Amino acid sequence: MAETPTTGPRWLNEEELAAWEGYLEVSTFLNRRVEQQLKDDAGLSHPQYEVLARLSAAPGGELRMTELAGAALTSKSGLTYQVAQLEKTGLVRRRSCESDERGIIACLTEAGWQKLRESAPGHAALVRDLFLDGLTGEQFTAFADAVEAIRLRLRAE
Amino acid sequence: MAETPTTGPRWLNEEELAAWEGYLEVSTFLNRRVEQQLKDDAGLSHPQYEVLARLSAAPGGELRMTELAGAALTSKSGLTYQVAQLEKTGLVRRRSCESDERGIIACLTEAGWQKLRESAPGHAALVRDLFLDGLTGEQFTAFADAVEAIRLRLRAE
DNA sequence: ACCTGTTGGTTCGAACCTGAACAACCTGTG
DNA sequence: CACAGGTTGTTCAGGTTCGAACCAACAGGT
Repeated sequence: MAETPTTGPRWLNEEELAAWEGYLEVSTFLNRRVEQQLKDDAGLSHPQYEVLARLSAAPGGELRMTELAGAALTSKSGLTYQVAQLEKTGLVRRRSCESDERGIIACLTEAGWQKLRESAPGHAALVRDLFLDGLTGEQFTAFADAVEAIRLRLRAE
Repeated sequence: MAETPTTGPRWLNEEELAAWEGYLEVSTFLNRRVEQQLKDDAGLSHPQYEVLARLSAAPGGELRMTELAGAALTSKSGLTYQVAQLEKTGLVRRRSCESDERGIIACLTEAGWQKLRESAPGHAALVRDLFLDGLTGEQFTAFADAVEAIRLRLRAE
C-alpha cells in the first residue's frame, strides 16, 4: 500500500494533469455549445460555418479546395463532403480553376454571404459569452500567448 | 468601398478573433496528434483511453456507466459504444450493480490495467511535448487559470 | 515528346458520435 | 399498495469524420 498511491497511473503531476483534463473538458463543452447554437440558429454545423467564414475572409470570397481545407482545419475528404453539403443548400458554388485544370474553386454565393451576415453576430456573441467574457484582460492575453506558443510548437513538424 | 473593410464579416475584434481561431487550430491539431499517437502505439482511440484512465482513477477501477460518461466526456450512447469496443478487446468488463437492478458497472480487467500501464507513459510524453513543454512556467499557470475560469463559466448552466 | 514524381480532389469503406425513442427499474407520495 | 415521474442503459437511424486508394493533371529533367 505504501509504495503506490491508489489513484492509479498518473504520469503527469497533479497540476499538469488538472490542466490537461481541464483543457479537454473545456474543449469538449465549448465545441458542443458552439455546434448547438449554430445548428439551432442558422442550421449550420460548425465546420460549415468555418468554411463560410474562411471563404468570406478570402479575397473575392473564394478559395481553392486545398487552401480552404487548410484554413478550415479539416481533411481534404472532409472538405469535399462539407462543400457538397453547402452546395446543396446553395451557400457555396464550385467552379473550375482556369490556370490549373485540376483545381476547383469554392466561392460564396450571394445566399452564402447573406447567411453569414445573419449568423455571425449570434456566433460571435456566444464565443464572447463563453470564451472571452469569462477572462480578465490579463487572463485573456496570457491565454492568447499560451495558445500561440502551443501553436508554434505544433506547427514545427 | 470606404465604409466596409474588404476582410469580410468580423464581429470580433482582431485580437479576439485571432485568439479564438488560434484556440480552434490548437484544439484541432492537438486532438489529431493525440488520437494518432494512441492509435499507433496502443491501438486505442482517445475516447477509449479516456475511459480506461477514468476507470483507473476511480476506487476499485470501476464506475457506473453514467458516472463514467460524465467523467469521460461522452454521451451515454457514445459510452455504451466505447465500452462495448473495450469489452471486445478484453480491457473492460461489465457487471451488474447489486444495489440497483438497472445499473451497470464497468470495471478494468487485468488486461485493462496492463494496457494502461503500457500506454500511459507514451501518452503523457506526447501531452508533455505538445502541450506543457511549449509553455514557460508563467504561461502554464496563466493558461491553467484561464481554462479554469472558462470551465466555471461553462459549468454555470 | 516522354517518363517520373508530385499535387489536387474525389470516392469509398469503416469507424465514430449523437439525439431520440425505448424498456426496465427506482422513488416517493398519496 | 399503486402509480406518476424520474433514472439507467441500450438500440437505432442518421449524419459526420478520417485515411487510403485512386485518377487526372502539372512540372521538371532528359
